[in-house]
Formats: sequence, structure tokens, C-alpha cells
Amino acid sequence: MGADSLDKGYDPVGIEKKWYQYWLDKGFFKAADKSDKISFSIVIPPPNVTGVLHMGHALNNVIQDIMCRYHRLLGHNVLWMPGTDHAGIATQNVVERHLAEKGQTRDQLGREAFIKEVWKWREKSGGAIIHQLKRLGASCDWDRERFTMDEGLSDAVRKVFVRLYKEGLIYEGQYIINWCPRCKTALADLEVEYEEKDAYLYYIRYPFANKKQGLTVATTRPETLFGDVAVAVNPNDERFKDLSETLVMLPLTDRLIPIIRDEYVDTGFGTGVLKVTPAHDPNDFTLGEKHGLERLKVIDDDGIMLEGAGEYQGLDRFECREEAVKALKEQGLLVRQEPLKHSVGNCYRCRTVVEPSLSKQWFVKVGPLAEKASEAVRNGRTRIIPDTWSKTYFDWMDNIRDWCISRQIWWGHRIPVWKCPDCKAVIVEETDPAACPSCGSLHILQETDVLDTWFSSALWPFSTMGWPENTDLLKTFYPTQVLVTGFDILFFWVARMMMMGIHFMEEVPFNDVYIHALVRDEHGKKMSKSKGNVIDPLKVIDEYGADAFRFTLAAFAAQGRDVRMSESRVEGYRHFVNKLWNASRFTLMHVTQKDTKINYTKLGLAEKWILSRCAKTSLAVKEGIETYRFNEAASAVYQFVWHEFCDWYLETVKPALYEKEGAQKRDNARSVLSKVLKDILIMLHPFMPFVTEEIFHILPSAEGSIMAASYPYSEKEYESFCNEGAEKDMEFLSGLISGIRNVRSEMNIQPSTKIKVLACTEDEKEKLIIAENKSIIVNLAMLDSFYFCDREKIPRSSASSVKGNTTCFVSLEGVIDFDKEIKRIEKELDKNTKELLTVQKRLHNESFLEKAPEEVRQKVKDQYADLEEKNNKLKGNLERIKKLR
RNA sequence: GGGCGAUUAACUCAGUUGGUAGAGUGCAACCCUUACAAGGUUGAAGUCGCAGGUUCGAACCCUGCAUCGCCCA
Repeated sequence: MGADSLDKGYDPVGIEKKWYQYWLDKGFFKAADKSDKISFSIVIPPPNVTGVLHMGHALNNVIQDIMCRYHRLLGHNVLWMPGTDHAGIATQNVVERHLAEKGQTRDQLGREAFIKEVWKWREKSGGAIIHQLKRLGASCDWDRERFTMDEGLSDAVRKVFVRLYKEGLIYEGQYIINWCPRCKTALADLEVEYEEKDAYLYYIRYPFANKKQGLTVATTRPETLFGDVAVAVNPNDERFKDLSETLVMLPLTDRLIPIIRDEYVDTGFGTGVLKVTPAHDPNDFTLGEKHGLERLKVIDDDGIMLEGAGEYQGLDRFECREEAVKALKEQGLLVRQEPLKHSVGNCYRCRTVVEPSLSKQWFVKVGPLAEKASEAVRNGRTRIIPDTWSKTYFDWMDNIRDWCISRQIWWGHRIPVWKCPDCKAVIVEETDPAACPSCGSLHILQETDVLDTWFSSALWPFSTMGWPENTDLLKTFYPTQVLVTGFDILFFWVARMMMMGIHFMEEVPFNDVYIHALVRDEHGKKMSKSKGNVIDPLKVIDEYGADAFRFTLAAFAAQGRDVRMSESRVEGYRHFVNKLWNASRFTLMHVTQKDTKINYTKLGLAEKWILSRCAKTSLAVKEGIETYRFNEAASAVYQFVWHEFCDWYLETVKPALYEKEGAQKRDNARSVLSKVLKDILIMLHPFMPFVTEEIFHILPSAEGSIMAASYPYSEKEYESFCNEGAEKDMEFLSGLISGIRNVRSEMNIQPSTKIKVLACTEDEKEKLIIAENKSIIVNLAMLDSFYFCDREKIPRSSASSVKGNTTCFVSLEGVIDFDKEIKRIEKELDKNTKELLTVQKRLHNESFLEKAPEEVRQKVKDQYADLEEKNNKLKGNLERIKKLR
């Protein structure tokens, strides 16, 4: 195949599909359960089964894919474990909505039938995101795809629950939890999202028992007053030092409640008097426990007022608030109300205002687990990258509260607890009991609650690998190398995986946790459907290609920064894909199967240079990926491909390729071109898998799939290709050419006009570089001729350009504009002089000479010498041109 | 209230143990030069948020302030 088969522009349509199928067919994504190779493993953060691919997923998975593909190029045995989680509440909500369309509710269906409906939904439309990940190019081992409700994973969940229960780390208890009256379930503390809202702070007077005066409390939730069992003041509060009353009347009721004293009360908030509602406020709950207060629940699970609310019973909690305020006003008990911004807890699944409520739930006692999870990061067994997140992790771990794991929904892992109504025994077993083991009763009843989805996700790194069996997969791949995730689930998921992994595997689940940025829109706003600023990754892929999109994500994924995504950036990188495509086209026009061997003894400067730069770039990419600096890896290869390989190398070799300099040089050029392009493709492959595979298959020197290629270079090869001398010489050569180009441009010489240039230098080294690369200079600066000349024979009408110790005189016979040339040189002299002066200042500073390290001093001295040299040359040129005017 | 992060060219951002600022986009001029106009060449553009301090030397380290964002309570 040759370049004839390549279109002028790169079109990803068709190509991406073709290669993805090819990779699947060849089994390139498959991990070996057992292997002699070094193993590398990542478990995917399982997206919700209800989810659709958004920018966050795209970034997350592209990063994982880059690492997986890179490690395959290193010859490692790579496992990227894919799957989804069952998203209990979210999925149940989705299916309930479908039922509602048919006028049904889940209660009408009953538990079993409802769960069947959920599975049906899952078969039909669940896991769409998995197909979307494939569009990105994700190289997961799809044959191993797991789901948290799979049989195996469910077994793991059950085993873990039973063990934790028997170890005393799971318990059932009456506590204040967060209740969502719409989802009708308990939520973990983490599942509540706080939002600033405009509300009122109501000042309500609670009269003393003698009906006179009283204490004024401030509250944002007047409807909870019916649940008040006391009011509290701080014993150190001067305002209440002389208070002799011990009881107050609870407004809107006929109840008397005690005044208690506790240092917990914040004297600075409101009036310094706190109403105590143990059944509807977590802090009051603690306070109530301390003082042995009763717990009076006045809001039910639907958010409706209970008996305790008296005449307000049956009202919705918010209606009750309004009515109560109205009544308080009428009775003169509302002292005042003032506007207040305060944060209100919302259900993270349906945004309903969460009600703190007393409830019997199951909890994990996380203290002992958290301690070890914390320790594993503290002693470096697991690294969090960027490290700044470690502090957040510690803060949370060290102040952790018990985790409410029971949910009053149907979709999920049912809690494996049975209770015997006859003898009150509690049975917690891995296999379903048929009868009560204590009394033999057959009336035992299973707990109706299910477990929090995160409970099963917490086991993901080992449950997906076959635990509790001690499988080969676990032996080969646990612990995983790295977990890639956004910080938003650091607590939800990462922290809990750490706890469970350490507890059950006796080993951390991952060596590294890489926390990547959040993807925002181009104005830095969080993407959300309600804002309408969502960019659909699939649309971006359709329009610009997956490679361009992936590269954009990688290029912007700097550590610790948010990624601002806009389509115009993807467009920019599509240009890069196209550039690579065309550079390949060009290469393929010249390179044949024979051009695989490089004759290293006969290489020219440009060849030595590009090979050196290529080796260094491959190292930069390697280091970038291995240290999670994907943007650095991406920009290193971008810079190299575009601005070194394309802009300079391809241009320098054109004369040789068109056989203007003999067969030897032509073959050198061809073989180096072939090698460098191949290396470029391989180092770009993790970022742009599709286009690189496409080109690789056309490249005569390459065989098979790029996925089976080896990453360049070995350490030895690297050493042999690195060539500082060549890089320095090339810098001189390109600088010289740029200098001439600058003169051309500034003097308005049309590109089509070929010009004569004379070079004047006493520097033997530079003379040699020029002599050996004359054709390159002539070609790239578009010259008619280029010769050396002596200082005495400088052409009169010429503009000049200085590089190193060489001055190029551009002959402008008849067309020179002296004023313009004077201005041009003056400008450069001015710039040069400024630099010279700052350097000079440092050299005249005695402290600098005394205290700066030798290395720095030498560098500055060299700098000074170069600048001075250039300064003198520029001055000379300026004087010369002024005389000629 | 506690904590974290940000502030660098018109825009979006890099800047790895402190050595005197870079990229992409955009802008301006010229050019269809035999891979690419999704391109090439050249150019203009920054008191690195403000004020102190440490240092021979600070975008970088320390202190304070301002503005913005996020997390937790």
C-alpha cells in the first residue's frame, strides 16, 4: 500500500468502528488470569446502570485507557475491569416513573413483580453507557464485565455483611438519620447535598408556666416545635444567670417543657435559647440523649404531621410551617421574623428537602475500619495523587460517623437478617434459614430493607475478581495499580473501598489513587442539564473524532485543575490529528519496505537531531504518563510532532527525498523518516488509538497491530540516540534560517522572490555546519544562492541578520529600504541591549558572585558573552547601514 | 465558622527542588511553496491579583489583604 490510498484529509468516520471491532476480534483487550508478564490492573469506577456518558466519564475513562494502552505497549499483562453499579435509588426511581406512565405504582405490583420489572428494564435499556464507552475507544476487558447485582457480587456482599455483623461492626439502632420523604428511604450523611436558600429565622416566644414573659427561641423550622421536649440555654450565658423559671409553655400546645442548661448551646446564635427536638435534629438528638429527654416524632415518613402536632396533624410539613407561623402571629407569640440565608439539605437523587428523622436503621461502625484506611495512606502504602487530597481524606476519615447502610427501597441487596417473632432471635447467615435456629419457629421474617449501593461498590476491586474465592485473577491483579476518579466520590467510594479492601483482603485495593479534575463548561461552570450547558461527548466524537476528543481531554487534564471544555478546543486538536495524518501521507509517498535499516554512520545533522529529539520525546511521554501528568505527555508529543518533525525535519529532508543529493542521502532520509514516524505513532497511540492504528497498518516498516508494538526506547537505545551536540548545532542552523526569513518578511520580499545571501563568519564550527547543510538553508530560506564572504566584501545594499558568531547578509540590490533596515536593526539592538544590561547587572553584583552556585555563575557569564558578541555585531551592522544611506 | 484551591498575554491554561516567563486559540501582515489553507512564514502582545518579608536572586518560599470557586459544619 502507498500514499495513494490515503485521503487528503483525515476522516474518522468508519475508521474508528473498523479498528475497534478489529481489536475486539483479536482479543487485544483481554487480560490473562495467569501470566509471567508484569501485571497492571485498573478497575473502572462503575457508572450507574441508569447513566449516560457525560464529560466526567469521558475524562475519567480516557485517562484509564491511556494508561492501559501504554502498559500494553510496555508488554505488560493488563486488566481493565469494566462494569456498572445497580444504583438502587436512581434505578428504582426510573422504573417507578415508567410504571407511573402506565398508571401503576410499585405497591400495586408488589416486591417480587417490581424487581422483575427492574431487571426487564435493565435488560432493555440499562448499561447504555457501556456502549458509549466503546465509542471513546475504551480498551476494557469486556468479557469480564460485572454488575453489582450479579450473583457473584451479591454473594460477596452477603458474606461481607455477615462477617461484619458477627464482628460487631454492623448493628441496628434507633438514630437520627436523613430521610427523603419522596424516595421514602434513609440516606447516608454523604447522600445529602446542601444548598444555600433564602428563608426566615423565626423568633418565637415560649411563655413561662405562669404565662408571663418567657424565653424567645430562634428557629428556621417552626413546624418542628411540636416535637420540642425542652429548651436549652448555656449555663455561662449572663443573660440567663438569674433565671429562676424551670418550665416553659410549648406554643400551640398545652404542654409544659423543661428549661435545661448545657454548654453546647451557642450563645452567639439567635437569642441564645435553643429549642430541643431530639426526634428531628441530629444535634438535639445528642443533647436529648445526654439529658435523658424523650424523643417525640411529629413528622412521618411522607413528610406529613403526626398526632403530636395537634390540630395540624395530617398537614404537609411545609404547609404546617405556614399555618403554625400564622397562628403564632395571631397569638402574639411570633416576636419577629428576619430573612436568613441558610443551607438546606436535599436528597442527592431527587432534590427533595431531607428531613432529619428518628428511625431504626442498620449501621456500619466505621471507626476501626477508617483508622486502618487512614493509616494506609499515612504510611504511603496507598498514595493519593495529587497529594493535596490526602488532607481531605484524613479530615473525613478522622471525623467519620457511622454509616447508615439500610435503604427502604426494593431494588438492591436485601439485608440478610431474619427475625423470629416467637423468640425474638435475630438470625444473620450467609444461607437463607428455613426456621429459627433457637426455637424452631417457621414464622421467621426477613428484613425488608436493602443495602446502600455504595456498600456493594465498596467491594468492587475484589468482588469483581471473584472474591470470596481465591481466584488466579485476584492473585495476579489485586491490589490494582491505580484507581482513577474524580474527587466527588473520594468519600462515597474510594474511602469505603479502602476500608473494605484492607479489612477483607488484608491489603489495600490500589497503590495509587489518581484524582482528576472536574470537567466544566468553557466559563468554568459545572455542566448541568438545568443550566443547559452540557456538551454531549458522543456528539463531540461524531463531529471531531474520538482521537481529537481524547487528545483534548488529555492535554487539558493538568493536575489539580478543573478542565474547561469547549468545542473549539477539540477542533484545534482535530487539526493536530489531521497534521499527523498528512505528515504520514507525505512519509508514505517516499518510504518503502526496504527503508527499515538506518545506516547510522552516514547520518546528516538533521537526522541525528530528529532521532535525538524523538528519543527525548518518548521519554517525556513515558514520564508524563507514569507520573499522571497527562497534559505534559500530550504537549511534549504535540510540540515534537508539529513543530519539530513537521515544521523542520520534513522540510529539511525534502531535497534529499526528491533525490537532489544522491541515493545515499535519499536512503538515509527515508529510513530515518520511517523510524521516527513509527515511533511517533506508538507514543501517540495511548492518546489517539484509532488514527495511529490506521496509519500503522499502512506503514511499510510496521507489521500487525500497533497494539502489539513495543514502546520506544530501551535505556540503551535512548543513550545511543540522544545527541546534545546535534541538538545544539541544529538550533544554530534553524536560528540562522529564521533570521534570514525574518529579514525577508520584514523587508516585504515576496516568497517567490529568490534572494542571494552571503554568510560572514570566523567561527570554524559554524562554518562547517553551514557548509554541510547549505542545501537545507537554501531550501528553507528560499534562496537563490548562499556563499561565504569575507568581511571586506560585504555587498553594499544588504540587510543583515546575526546568529551566533555568524552574520548573514541578505542582498537587496536596488530594493533595499535603508530607513526600514535601520529601524529593524535598532529594534533588535534595543531588545538585545536590555537583556545585556540585566545580565550585566547580575555580574556586577558582588553578592551574586560570592553566593550563587558556580553553575549559575558560569551560565550567566556565557549568556553575557553571547549577548555582548551579538550586540557588537548588531552595532557594526547598524553603523554600516547608516553610512550607506 | 473550619478547610482546600485559584488569580500569569485579548481568551483558555502550562510553568517539576527559587536562576529573570511559555503553549494553544485569537489578532496583524504576507503566501494556494510539489503532505496538510484543518496549511506555511513572520510579527505584535505580560509591572505573573495587591502589599510586605526571606534571599545575591521570587510567578515559585513566608505573612497579611482582595476577588472568585469548591468541600465540610
